[in-house]
Amino acid sequence: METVLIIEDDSTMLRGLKDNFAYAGYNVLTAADGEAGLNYALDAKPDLIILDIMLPEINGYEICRLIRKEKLDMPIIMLTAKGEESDIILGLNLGADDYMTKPFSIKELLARAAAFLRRRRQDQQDTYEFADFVFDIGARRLTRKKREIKLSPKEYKLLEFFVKRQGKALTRDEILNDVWGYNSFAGHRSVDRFVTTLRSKIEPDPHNPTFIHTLREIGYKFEPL
Amino acid sequence: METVLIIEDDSTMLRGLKDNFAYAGYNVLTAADGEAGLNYALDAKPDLIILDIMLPEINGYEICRLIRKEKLDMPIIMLTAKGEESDIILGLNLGADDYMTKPFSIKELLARAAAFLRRRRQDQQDTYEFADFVFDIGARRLTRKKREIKLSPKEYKLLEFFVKRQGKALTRDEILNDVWGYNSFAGHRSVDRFVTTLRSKIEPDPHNPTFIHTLREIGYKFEPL
DNA sequence: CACAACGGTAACAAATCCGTAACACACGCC
DNA sequence: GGCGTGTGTTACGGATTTGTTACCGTTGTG
Repeated sequence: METVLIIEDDSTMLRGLKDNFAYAGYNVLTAADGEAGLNYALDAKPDLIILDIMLPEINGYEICRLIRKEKLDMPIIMLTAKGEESDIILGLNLGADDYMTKPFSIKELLARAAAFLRRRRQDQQDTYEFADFVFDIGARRLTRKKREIKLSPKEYKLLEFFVKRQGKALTRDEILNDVWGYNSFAGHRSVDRFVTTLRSKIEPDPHNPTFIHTLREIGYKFEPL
Repeated sequence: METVLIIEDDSTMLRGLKDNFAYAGYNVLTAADGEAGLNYALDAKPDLIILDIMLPEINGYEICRLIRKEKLDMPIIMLTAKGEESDIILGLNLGADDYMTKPFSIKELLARAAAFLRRRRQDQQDTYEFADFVFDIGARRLTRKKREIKLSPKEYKLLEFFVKRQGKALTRDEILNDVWGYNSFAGHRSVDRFVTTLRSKIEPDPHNPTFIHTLREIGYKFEPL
């Protein structure tokens, strides 16, 4: 189920949004101030964020900027009472994807949200194939020539991160952030250790890696073919 | 350059949109009716489509539906004179990504368009090409005629610095600052040594450098071509 | 031409980095 | 509790990388 995070300080509005999104079949997280909202965003990695601009503590623009700074790319729809053109453009330039002015139609908001999530679903495949492997993310299954290869939860998340970013250079920090979580205390060498075990399970010759390549001083890079 | 297709039958409006998008640096295609618009969309595969709803022949909803039916997934922003909630929702459900009601701010439209294209651009990494080399920063890879050339971390950073400042005279101090870091203790001659090894890897004839030129008493200069 | 300054480069020692085995701990299960 | 599994840290060893030095050719200058 897709998760929507709603960050809004007006409790009446928040309740209304929450009920509507829940009724539409989403898993809903809510936050009443910027601090909490930002933490939820970084921690739970929702699929979509509804973000009010006028918030206590940190304002919506700042939250948007910080989320993008962390390289999180879920769609963000901003809400505001102001209808100023300059505000809208500022929001969009900071990395928001859409902008609605209060009062707005809740149905339209739901439709826009659905449009973003539909697009997102298109992009994310759930099975990847490389060499004679089939990696089914939805079913949490890795097979090689029909034979299943068992992976521990962390190995699974690591491989998932690798295949989703195949061909890209990944730093240990990026890996730690995505696979271990931004608030984990794990050290850099833990990445190496899990790469070793992953290699031992999928590489024909772990000493001459075919898929997971080491990038000295940087991290790793996954390449199929 | 990114291509935008504008489908709009009102010639004044079309002209205005075309000029603004062209001025913003896009390659612009225009169509005055649905038939032509659909053909352009299927043929030229633009990166973004601005689509008016009220069109002769085929209306905008139909075009949107047909485009999605062909599995083309570029973002579509719909324009309409009607502000009916039900129209907006219909449009979004048919596969449009955004919807603006006339009269709208052209600046806001540009900002929304930019937001969609920015998302798309995130995925494609920056690469530099010179002679028969391809230097892919995202994948951290240098290739010459499809064959990979291995670079040590420092060689990589040095080449990255050169490529990003191509055509500019670079002093050893600038190079040391950027590649080694401001708090490094490395001496000036270290730069020379790494230039030598870089040359040995990328210059056809290291004694007569094509790319990395020595500037006596100054430093070096990288020039492609 | 002699000389000095400069850059190219081979050689080497030191530093760094990574693969991996070993260990410690936490947790769930019987 | 005892056992097996999963996870994070540490330490060792080997491989690679890096900074320096020395030597030498080149260039510019008087």
